[in-house]
Amino acid sequence: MLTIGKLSKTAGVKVPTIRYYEEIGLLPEAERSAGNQRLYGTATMDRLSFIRHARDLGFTLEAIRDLLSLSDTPDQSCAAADQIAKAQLVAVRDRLVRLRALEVELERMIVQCAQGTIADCRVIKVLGNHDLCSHEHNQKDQAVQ
Amino acid sequence: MLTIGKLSKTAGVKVPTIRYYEEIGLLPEAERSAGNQRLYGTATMDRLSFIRHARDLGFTLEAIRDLLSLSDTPDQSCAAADQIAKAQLVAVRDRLVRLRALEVELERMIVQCAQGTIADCRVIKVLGNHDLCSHEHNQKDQAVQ
DNA sequence: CTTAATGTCTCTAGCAACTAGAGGTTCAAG
DNA sequence: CTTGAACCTCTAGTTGCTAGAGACATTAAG
Ligand SMILES: [Zn+2]
Ligand SMILES: [Zn+2]
Ligand SMILES: [Zn+2]
Ligand SMILES: [Zn+2]
Repeated sequence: MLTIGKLSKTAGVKVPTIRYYEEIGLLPEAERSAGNQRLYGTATMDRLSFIRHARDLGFTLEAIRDLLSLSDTPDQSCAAADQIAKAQLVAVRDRLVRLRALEVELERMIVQCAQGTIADCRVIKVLGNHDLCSHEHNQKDQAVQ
Repeated sequence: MLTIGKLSKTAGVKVPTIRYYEEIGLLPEAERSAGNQRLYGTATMDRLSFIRHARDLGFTLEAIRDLLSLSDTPDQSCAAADQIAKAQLVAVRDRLVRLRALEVELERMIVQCAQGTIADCRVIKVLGNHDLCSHEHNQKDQAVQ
């Protein structure tokens, strides 16, 4: 049985984060030692690694919750799980498109600046006037990290 | 003079967001009508457009605050402003690299899944074991939207 | 066996950048 | 003059944690 500190090091998830996951029901309530400290077995270790990996891949905790509950029914079709991953891929691609547009505009405003005074600064000018941009990039963001 | 609603429509920024910007000092306290409603002139309109555009380009409110205060000293060098934009570009590129890695891994796990049961689902398997990934993507995220 | 250092406990509050809602006031049209 | 939209303030919620206070538990050294 691992203490929360060992689990934290092994799984690469900070101690308060582990407690937070328990609090929101993503991890089950831990067993306790005689002195009321949390103790973990390999099952929770695996679950936490799963969560950590999914977080690294940008899944929201809500999506992870769904994936975890799906993984409890091994005989069912995995269509729902795949669908969650596909939605995540769509979200990531969406974000990539927008970030590339930002990259282009930022590059443009930086290279066009002649490095003089604020009054002539291309960065300040462009920020003050979207018409000076070459593309659209006007959509506000949604989650996905 | 515009009411907050008109300003909102013109600048493409929601009404509560405008009040929020005032509250945190990003916009000056608005003039008020006899009935205590906010009134705006073109100066605030321009400032709000600047903010909106910078937000669309992913700048944080803190960076925007700095850019706005720089733009009040037109005779000074624009090096500091350019530096903020360059830092933003670096952050965006950083994010692009990480998102592309996520895209690759998500694609891989999706195409490799044979669409059977959860027990055999590649998505679930990969999430449970980072060794099945081809690349690294383990870094957690920083702000930048 | 005591003591010190570290680890753990609960609880509250804070971060960014808003968004939503309650309950009340003001304004503009008809 | 009435109705309905727009406005006001205030509080609380969102996501996914992170930081800190003050108290208890565990472990290693002396
Ligand atoms: Zn410049
Ligand atoms: Zn633009
Ligand atoms: Zn599958
Ligand atoms: Zn991986």
